[in-house]
Amino acid sequence: MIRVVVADDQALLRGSFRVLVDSEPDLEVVGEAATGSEAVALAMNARPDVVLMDVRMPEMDGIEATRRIRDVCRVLVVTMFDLDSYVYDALRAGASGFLLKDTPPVDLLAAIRVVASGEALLAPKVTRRLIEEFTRTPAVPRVKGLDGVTEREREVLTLIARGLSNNEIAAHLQVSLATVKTHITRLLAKVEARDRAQLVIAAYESGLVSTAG
Amino acid sequence: MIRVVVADDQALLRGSFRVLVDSEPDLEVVGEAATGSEAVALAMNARPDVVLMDVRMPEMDGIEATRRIRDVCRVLVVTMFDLDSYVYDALRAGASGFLLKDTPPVDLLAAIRVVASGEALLAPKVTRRLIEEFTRTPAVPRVKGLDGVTEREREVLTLIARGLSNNEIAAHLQVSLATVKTHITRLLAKVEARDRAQLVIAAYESGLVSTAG
DNA sequence: TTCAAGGTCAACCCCTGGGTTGACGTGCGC
DNA sequence: GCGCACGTCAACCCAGGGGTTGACCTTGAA
Repeated sequence: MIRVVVADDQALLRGSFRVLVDSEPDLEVVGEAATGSEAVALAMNARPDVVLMDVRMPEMDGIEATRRIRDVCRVLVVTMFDLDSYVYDALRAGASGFLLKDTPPVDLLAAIRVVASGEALLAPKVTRRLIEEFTRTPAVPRVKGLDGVTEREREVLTLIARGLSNNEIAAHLQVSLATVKTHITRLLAKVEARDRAQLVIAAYESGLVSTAG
Repeated sequence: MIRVVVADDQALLRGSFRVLVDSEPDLEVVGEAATGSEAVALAMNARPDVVLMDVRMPEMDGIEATRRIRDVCRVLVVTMFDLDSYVYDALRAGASGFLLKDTPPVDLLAAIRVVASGEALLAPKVTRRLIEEFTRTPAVPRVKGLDGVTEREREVLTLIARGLSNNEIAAHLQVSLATVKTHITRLLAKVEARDRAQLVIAAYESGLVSTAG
């Protein structure tokens, strides 16, 4: 038996969800909450498997409530608004699912079972945008460590990561431009970078330099 | 009527998909392909709405095939293996959906309709991992120094900070090299940087990107 | 409707950055 | 003594990055 809590500030909606859920033999509503804080308290006491969570609620919104109970049960966010920020915030807060209130009842019930089983499920519209968000940033070319990089090379790398040109580096280190270029060619090979931009990335990612904040 | 192409190297599986799909009044199979290249050719000629695409196929795999037809129709990848790399590669290649072959027939049919409508749908297991991947990178706290930089420019800057070359950025954003160069020229002025290395620095220092740790 | 801003694109030019090869000197360990 | 790692330097080549100008289109605000 999958134990469900319904958290929504509209009593009417809670009621219909309860009827819907209780009509299934393997599901049961073990509590209702009208605010975020009530939802948190209920999750702690009633120990449901899944909480159907609205986003907009008095006292504490569904996002914050999700964040507080993410470790004690699964959260399925069900909202009227598919705003990007709602979706992203909910997922980061630990929600296992995100559905819109126009979801057919049968799909909602299926979603509860999916979430209870430890998997995740999103409304198709939400899925599409999450994929867009995901593909927005390409696979990041992983950065190699700084093993094998000599002291001098590390020095040059630091200056590159400060934004200096080859000539400026040469002047700063009191060596010829040719020497700087040699160091850089070797750095590119050792760090497996393609150009100085990727060297800057390597410098940050390896911790050689870090954001000043 | 939603027009469907089935691409899979197993004739038996193509047959059962065809029977399943054709049993629906609003769906029809307009072609079958046994290889990736066949799938591409078929997509160009038959102009289906949705291609059911296997990943492992002779000649050309489903990922590459997806990449080549992403602009002419939707692709729903259906595979036996839910390997992370398959999922990520398929989504980056432009797939609108990713299902496993153990999906119940009724769900597969529903998925075809969802994908045909322009939305997206993933197997619950896949959804869960995509969310994990998404939340792995924390929300960027940023705001600093990047005033006056447009959304598109910010996007380009992010890609530069990932180490992409201008050509790669153009390919990723689906625009010409000239456009990318224009954005970069403006970025250099606005951010007061001299070259892309300094742009990478600006991206890190402004919090637009941050070290993965 | 007009204008500004943002996004897109092309053609041109110039120069730095990066690849390649080869060289010389130092200090170190074997 | 010898080899080796490291730092130094030069000459050459060229592809890509970056600057400049000017253009078109769409959107939204004035």
